[in-house]
Amino acid sequence: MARTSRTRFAVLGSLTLGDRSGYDLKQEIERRMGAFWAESIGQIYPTLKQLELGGLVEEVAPSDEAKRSRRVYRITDAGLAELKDWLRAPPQPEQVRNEILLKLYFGPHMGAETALGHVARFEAYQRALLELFEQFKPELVAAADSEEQRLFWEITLSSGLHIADARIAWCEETRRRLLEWQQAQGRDPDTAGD
Amino acid sequence: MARTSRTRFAVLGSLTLGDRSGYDLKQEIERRMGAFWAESIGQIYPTLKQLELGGLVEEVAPSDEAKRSRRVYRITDAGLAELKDWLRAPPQPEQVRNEILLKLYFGPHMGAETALGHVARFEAYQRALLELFEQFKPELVAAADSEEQRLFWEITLSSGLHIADARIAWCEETRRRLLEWQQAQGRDPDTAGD
DNA sequence: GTTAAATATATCTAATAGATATATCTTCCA
DNA sequence: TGGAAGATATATCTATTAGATATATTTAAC
Repeated sequence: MARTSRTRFAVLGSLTLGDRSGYDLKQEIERRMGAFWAESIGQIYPTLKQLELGGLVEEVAPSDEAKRSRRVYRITDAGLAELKDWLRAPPQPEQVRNEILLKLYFGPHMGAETALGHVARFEAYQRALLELFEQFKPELVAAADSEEQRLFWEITLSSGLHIADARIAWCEETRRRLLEWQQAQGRDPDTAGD
Repeated sequence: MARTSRTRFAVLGSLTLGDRSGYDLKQEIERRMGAFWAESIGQIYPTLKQLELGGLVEEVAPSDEAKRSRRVYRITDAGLAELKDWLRAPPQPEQVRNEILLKLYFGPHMGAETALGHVARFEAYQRALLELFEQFKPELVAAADSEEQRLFWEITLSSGLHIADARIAWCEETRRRLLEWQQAQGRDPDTAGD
């Protein structure tokens, strides 16, 4: 995929919020950043190893025998420097692969009925997301340990709200269009029923 | 990545619009579907081969010596059936990896200045997209060979417009927030200049 | 008739998604 | 006390994908 891994930076960044194990990172990325970042769990452990080799993270208390099955990592000064370099670089435009739109683009091969089903499911999912974001907001605000942290977290949360709103509006518009089309089909004996 | 390739269906679907070579497919997906679907060029040729092996596509006039360096494919009945099965199945929710939001989530490590730069570039890009979509609309409408085709293509185009609008609104809101924060910092001697 | 640019096919590597394997720890019930 | 169930935790594997690159062929330009 990408020439340089972004998993590295998702991991380094999360480690600036506190020491974490691989499992902690997985949970935190899913829970706190899930609205805009999906991380492959299978990438986290190899990435931690690789970062440790490069001296960007280090294991906390590696000789402690008591909790042998839990390896906790801490970001190093070198790791923080690398993260900051990456944060300064302009973000790359994302590769989009929106499956519902791909299917709708080939809509004449599935018909309005199936399309309406897809759109309805998509809309329900977006509404559930919206609700989740609203519930999540106070938790995020409470977890922030500075005003600046809170500002940036609210900014990312707001993006999720804007996008979900826009998608719901598109769903409503699309449902209306498809229903109109269906009705027009029903009224038109030339094209109905094929 | 995904357990089952979606490149197969982007290719099969495009071939329902007419016979195409690998290069044609690349051009068409980039130009017509680029707003919601990115296809890896390196995947198209192996996918065509694999589809041909499975009998889902076939080469058009494979023995023609005149245009030996251009292999044109046509979808078969089996290919169309497989496409239709896939179109009926509910779309999977997309994996999001939004790099600008990942960076902003770690915003305290870059500061408001850098963040404003990232947001400004993102906004300019979204505005350019919006313009592109508007220019593209009449071309898409003209290319549709049926009212149904036009309906579905307008639906996918409309999604791009909604999302770009929402992102621009988020950019404006975010710029306002970051500027306010910067000004508050400037007025506050305790936290300014760190 | 040679160069340059566009067209076209193909291959390669590193990154990633998603599934799965396996071990450990905690809880709760018999 | 034991052991089953479920949560926690680490790790590995494969098919898919992004993006770069190699290399012909065709067309246009000079």
